[in-house]
Amino acid sequence: MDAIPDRAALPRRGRLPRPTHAEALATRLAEAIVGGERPPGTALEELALAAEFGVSRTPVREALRQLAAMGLVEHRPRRGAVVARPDAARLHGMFLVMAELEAMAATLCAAAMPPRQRRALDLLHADMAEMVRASRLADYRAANVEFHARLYAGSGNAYLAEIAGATRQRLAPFRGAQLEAPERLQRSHAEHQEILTAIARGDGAAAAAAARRHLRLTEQAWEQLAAG
Amino acid sequence: MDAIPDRAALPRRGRLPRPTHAEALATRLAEAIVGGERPPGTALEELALAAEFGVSRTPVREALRQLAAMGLVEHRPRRGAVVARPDAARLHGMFLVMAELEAMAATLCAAAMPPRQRRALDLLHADMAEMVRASRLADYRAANVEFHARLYAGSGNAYLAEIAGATRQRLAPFRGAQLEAPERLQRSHAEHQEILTAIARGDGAAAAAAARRHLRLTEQAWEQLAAG
DNA sequence: GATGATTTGTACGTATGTATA
DNA sequence: ATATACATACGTACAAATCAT
Repeated sequence: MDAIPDRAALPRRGRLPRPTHAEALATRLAEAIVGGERPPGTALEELALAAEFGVSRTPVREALRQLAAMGLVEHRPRRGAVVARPDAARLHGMFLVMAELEAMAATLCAAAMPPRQRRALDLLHADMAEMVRASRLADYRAANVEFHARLYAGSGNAYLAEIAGATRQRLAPFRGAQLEAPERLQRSHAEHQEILTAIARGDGAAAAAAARRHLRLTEQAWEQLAAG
Repeated sequence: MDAIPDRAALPRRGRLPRPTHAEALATRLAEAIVGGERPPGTALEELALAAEFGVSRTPVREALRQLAAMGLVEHRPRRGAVVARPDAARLHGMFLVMAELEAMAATLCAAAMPPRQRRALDLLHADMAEMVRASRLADYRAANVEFHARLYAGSGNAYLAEIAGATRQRLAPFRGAQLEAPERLQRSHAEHQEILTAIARGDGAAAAAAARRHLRLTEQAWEQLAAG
C-alpha cells in the first residue's frame, strides 16, 4: 500500500486530485513500455505486477485495461496481457499516420501559431543545438519529445495534439535507439530547422512537407538500425 | 449452401474467445453512447450499471476505464464517470482531424485500393442511392458507417483505419441528427460520389479534396441543426 | 488426452473520499 | 461548518479457464 509513494504527503496545491493506484500504475507502466524497459512482447502478469507495486490485482487489472485501450498493451481475454508488438506493416502504417498528423500540425502552426508559443519553440530548438554539439543524447531525446509536443500544441487543435502525442508514444518503443545512428542527431536538428523556418515564413505547405520528410527520415534511420 | 448456424451455438472452434463481461459491457455502453441513447453529460454510475446488466461492479469498473481511455467517457478520480462532452472548440478540432484522416485514406485508396474492395464499395454506394430515393434514413445511417469504414480499410493502413474509426465514433454522438437536415441525404450521397469518382480516376488529390469537403459540409449541417 | 498448477474473471465487503443538507 | 448519505477505490475470496506436464 505504500510501495507507491503517497502524494497526499506532499503539499497538494491547487485542486489536483490525487491519482488512484490504477492511474499511477497505468502511468508508470506506460513509461516503462515507452522507455523500453518492458520491450514489446513482454508478458504483463497481474499477480507479479501487483506484488511489484505493492497493490492488489484490482487496480492492476484496471491499469492494464486502460493501457490496452491506449494501444500500448494487447489484451487477450483470459490469456493475459503483453506489451504490444505491431508487425512491420502496421509499424509502417503508424509512421505514415504520424507523418500526416505532424504535417497537419505544422500547417496549422504556419498559419496561426501564437507568437509566445513560437518563441518558446524557437528557444527550445536553440537549446537543442547545444545538445547536438555536445552529443548529449539523453537530453536531446527528452527535448525532442518536448519539441514535438509543442509543435502539436501550437496547432491550437487539442484533439490533434492528443492523438499525435498518443501515436508518438505508441511508436516510442520502436524509435528508441534511432537517434543513436551516426549523424542522426545533427540531421534531426536540421530537419527541425526546416520545419521552423517554413513556419516562420508562414508557408504551410513547406512546413507540412518538412514535417513529412522528418518523419520519413526518422523511420529510415530506425529501419537501418534495426536491420544492421 | 447451408444456413449459417448461430454463432453462440457453435462449439468454440478456432480461437473465437468468448468476450468477458467487461468487454461485452464496454461494447454495449459504447453503442449506447454512440447511438445517442446515453447523451453527453450522462452520469454512469457503477452500481446502477451493475444492476442494469446483471453483473457485479468489477466488470463495470473495467469497462468504464476502457471507455475513458477510448475517449467516450470522462473519468474523474473518486467522482465517477460521465459520457464525454467536448466543448465547441474541441469538437471543431475533432472534425478537422477527421477530415484530414479521411483525406489521407481517400488519397491512399486512389493510389492503390484493391479492386475487389473497390467494387464492394461501389456496390454499397449504389445501394445507398436506393436508400436516399426511398428516404430510408436509418438504413442510410448504418450504411454510411459501413461506407466510411470500407474507405478506411481500402487505404491498406490498419492503423489509419483504426484511429479514423475511433475518431468517427467519438464524433457520432454529435453527428447523430445531422442526416435529418433537409436535403442532407442527397447531398451526402453526392459527396460520396465525388470521392469515389476521384478514386476511380486514381486522382489522389481530388479524392482528398472531396473527402475534406464532405467532412466540412457534414460539420456545417450539424452546426445548423444544433443552432436551429 | 487427462490432470494439476497457474492465471484470469467475477463477486462482494469495507474503507475512504466527495457531495449535500 | 458539521454531519450524513452516498459513490468510488481497493483488497480478498472464489470460480472458471488456460497452460504445462
